[in-house]
Amino acid sequence: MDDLAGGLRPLSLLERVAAMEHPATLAELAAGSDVPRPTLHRWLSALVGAGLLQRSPDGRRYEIAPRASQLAFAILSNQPRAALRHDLLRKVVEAVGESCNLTVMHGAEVTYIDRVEAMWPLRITFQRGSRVPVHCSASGKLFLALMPQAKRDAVVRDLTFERFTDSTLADRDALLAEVATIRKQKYALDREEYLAGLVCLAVPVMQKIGRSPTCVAALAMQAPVSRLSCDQMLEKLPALQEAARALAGTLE
Amino acid sequence: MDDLAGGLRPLSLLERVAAMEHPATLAELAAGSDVPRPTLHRWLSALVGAGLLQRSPDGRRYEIAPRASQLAFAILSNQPRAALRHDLLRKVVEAVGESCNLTVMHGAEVTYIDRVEAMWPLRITFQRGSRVPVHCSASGKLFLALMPQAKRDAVVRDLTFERFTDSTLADRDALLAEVATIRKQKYALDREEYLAGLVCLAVPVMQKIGRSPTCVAALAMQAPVSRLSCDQMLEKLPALQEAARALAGTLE
DNA sequence: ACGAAAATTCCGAAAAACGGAACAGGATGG
DNA sequence: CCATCCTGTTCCGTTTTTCGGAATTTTCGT
Repeated sequence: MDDLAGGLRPLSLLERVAAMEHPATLAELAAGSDVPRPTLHRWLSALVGAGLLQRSPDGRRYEIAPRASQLAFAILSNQPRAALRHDLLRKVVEAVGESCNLTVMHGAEVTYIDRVEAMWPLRITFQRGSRVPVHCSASGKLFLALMPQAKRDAVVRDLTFERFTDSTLADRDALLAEVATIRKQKYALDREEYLAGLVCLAVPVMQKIGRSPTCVAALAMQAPVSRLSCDQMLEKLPALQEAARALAGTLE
Repeated sequence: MDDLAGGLRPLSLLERVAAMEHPATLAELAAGSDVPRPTLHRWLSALVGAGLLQRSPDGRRYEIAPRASQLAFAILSNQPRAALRHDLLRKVVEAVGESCNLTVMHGAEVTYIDRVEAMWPLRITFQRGSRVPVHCSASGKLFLALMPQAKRDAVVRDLTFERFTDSTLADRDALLAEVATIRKQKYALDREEYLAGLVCLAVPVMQKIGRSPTCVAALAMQAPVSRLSCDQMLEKLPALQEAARALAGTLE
């Protein structure tokens, strides 16, 4: 696990903080490893100085800083590996016959990492940065369903529930009820909740972070409801789930 | 850009490789910086050894390796609390129509931990991490007002009361008098006390520490006095206070 | 096969990381 | 309210890396 050598050893701390559910205190980090406290303190200070971590407002904890998010996006959009993912995405688009996209959650929104259009010959439209609110997208609801409850509460508490269509979930209760169902089903639907006429089916891409499996990304298929009803879409579920497993494999 | 210090300096290479369209050769990386080749080679080897980079199939170039992708997903799926705070800040800026910032007190100064600019052509650009003396900012006076008396005395005793404008509070008595008022009002104003032409309204972000509620951060709105008088600013008080309540949730 | 450019290895000097011990400061419990 | 404990921070002599110019090997273009 901590096979980082030399000057990069502080990076193991970044990994551990990223794997934690709550921002960590120095003491918590000290408890989980045999690194002496002064060394830990020095490493954390270095990471803070580098802008990768920052102290939480109360000054006692360490949390992921913007520069780390930037780095993460840069890594994800980098070639060879992004190309691998893009190929897998293309294959699943071919298999299901509809456009697909890959998303991650960022703040209270869902960000597109990659997307392949069904009707077009392959074109690498990196809509990196396209963002959709979490309450009206299949991916977003899926992330909410699969994240630890504490985080979900923190996100849901501050949502504004902007309406986009007649079907957009209108309030906290409706969202939480659907999220409960989604958690059991392991997939999420968007029934024209963001764009009228557009339906969407999302499945999770799981990865072990720390010791527990986490939904790190979502693979979603979207189609005009005129071409595919929600029931018809569900027929594609196995294909999507297999593709999601393959995508998870590219992270090994 | 390359403000990474000490043992983390090799990380700048990871950032640069991630930012490149194509996998990089050592020579390309050498051309873009003044790091000697042997050092570059050593750093790259360290990153490869850590599993963050790998050599491309032709053995000549360096590209992102699986562990870096894992790290990236871990960072993004650990939704930074900072992102939630930033979202909330964006919303309150939208609501009040002026720039807002979030500050904490650090020593005898106030530090900006986040900031969102309003969409006005005329605006003052502060940046994250900027620090302002406690006696001439709305946030600072607010912190002083809401902290335990013993601590306030300790801080005030050592203040130097540097003057920035004609309105800057000039001495201990003036400051303590205003602080007494602020403690009752639960909000603080800065009437051009730091920058001429700039007024500011701050409200507390409260959080229970131990058993007593503490002002752990301040949410402040600032505007050119030419656009908003102090009275007009006070109309935004309820919006700010509600946002402050929401922000308290993101501070755990 | 030859020359040029890139990549890699060497190694002594220089710099930094290391971590035990001591210290500070706030929370906790009596 | 004060004593106590626990967390976080600083100190500093020792140890361990890192640094990078020069030399050496490998690769590539012609």
